Amino acid sequence: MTLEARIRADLEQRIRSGELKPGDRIPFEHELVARYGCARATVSKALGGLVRAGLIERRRKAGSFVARPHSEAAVLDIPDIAAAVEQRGGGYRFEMIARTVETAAGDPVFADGARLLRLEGVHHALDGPFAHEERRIALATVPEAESADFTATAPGLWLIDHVPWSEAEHRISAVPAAGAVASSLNLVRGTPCLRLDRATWRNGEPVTRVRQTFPGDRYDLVARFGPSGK
Amino acid sequence: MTLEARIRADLEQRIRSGELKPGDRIPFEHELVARYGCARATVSKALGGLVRAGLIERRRKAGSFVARPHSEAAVLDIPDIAAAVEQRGGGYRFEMIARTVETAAGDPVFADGARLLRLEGVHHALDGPFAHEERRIALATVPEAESADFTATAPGLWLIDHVPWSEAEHRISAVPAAGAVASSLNLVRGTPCLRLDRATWRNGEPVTRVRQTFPGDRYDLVARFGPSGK
DNA sequence: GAGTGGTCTAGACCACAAA
DNA sequence: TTGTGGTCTAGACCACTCC
Repeated sequence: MTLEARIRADLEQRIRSGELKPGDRIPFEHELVARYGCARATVSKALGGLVRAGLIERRRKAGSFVARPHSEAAVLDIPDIAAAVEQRGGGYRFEMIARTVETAAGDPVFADGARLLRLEGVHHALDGPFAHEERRIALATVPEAESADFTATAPGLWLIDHVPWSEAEHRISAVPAAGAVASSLNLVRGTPCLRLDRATWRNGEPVTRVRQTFPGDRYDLVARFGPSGK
Repeated sequence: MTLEARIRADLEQRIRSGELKPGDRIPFEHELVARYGCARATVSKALGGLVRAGLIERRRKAGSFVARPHSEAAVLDIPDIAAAVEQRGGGYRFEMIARTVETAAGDPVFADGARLLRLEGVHHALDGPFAHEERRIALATVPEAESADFTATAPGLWLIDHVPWSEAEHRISAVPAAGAVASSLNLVRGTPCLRLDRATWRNGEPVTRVRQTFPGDRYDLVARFGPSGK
């Protein structure tokens, strides 16, 4: 492992672990130079990598700071549902349908026996229900979730603030509306829906798993990029 | 504009324009040092940026080469359909249904009056039809397409080889199977399908627009990434 | 073996923004 | 005004890999 990689990995670990929180200042270049006994260019390259990774922001004369994650950081502009609703005319509201604590068993993401907070709810726009969401949160990883008020802040936004810098996997499929999902979205059974399954981890530890279902005629996922991912 | 950015932009332009094709060697570092009259570190940083952008690959002792674009470079693992079929057991085949030349009118991507090659076909796996595809190619941008044999190489793969390094926009939605699409995929009308609309440009000039429709129960889109887009 | 890229050093000057 | 990051220089040594 190169020195640059080591500096970068050290800082990255401190950020992902939560020791350094969004907004915190990280050491100045000259402090890291002293700490690692290396040239400034090496430190600079390491920090440049963290900037490209979106983990930190740098300001002249001020220093370098842990960045605040935003949905664009996820490359694919995956639904910040509230923002999407605002674009469509506002009136966003999250309605909680169910909230229980359960124990994982045969879950594709969580280990058997893990305590999970299960949330079910509907995202509303002014003109009606917009998406159905079923979510599970690992209470071992995010214990604060057990007492959080998800009517004020939708679970997704709450998690972004409390578990920044997670890693995610998405799966998109098309399914017919059925059962509770169909009725909570006021859909005829069989109506095509976009289903988005997303699992997120922090440091390899599962954080949350969510299944969001959108009526096919009310939501598109859009991604635009060049070869560089820009 | 910094010197590093200028070196990088110069090379990027030569690659995107097609002057340098995939596999071509770009000048050695020491040649660029002489060409721009700068330090090797500056050249190295510029080339490092092109590597990160996925435009070039570098090998010790051999030099730096224009990279071959692959679907992973598109960040979202968007269907290299043939590869997806191979994963499912092989037997890939592309069946052409229609091939005509038309003139653009009211197209969301192509300017009115542009000559377009319109292709319609079905991607087959061993166990049946897999995806329906309707595509238009701008003949002004890719004149070779008019005489290409798309039964040997599916249009998507053919384009990757002939128009590298384009920029793309994707839109994913869920729609009911209907009309010719439903029948060519052997689906009951109304079956939920994933629809992928993709438009690509080269240097801001539209290249192709394609609409791919997948039976919802036979195909998922998967994307995995951390904050860095890795 | 020879030549490439990968990494690092120890300086330098500058633009910029915060104090 | 001051100190930060942004950029650049002119070296150096090394590892790898192609010939």
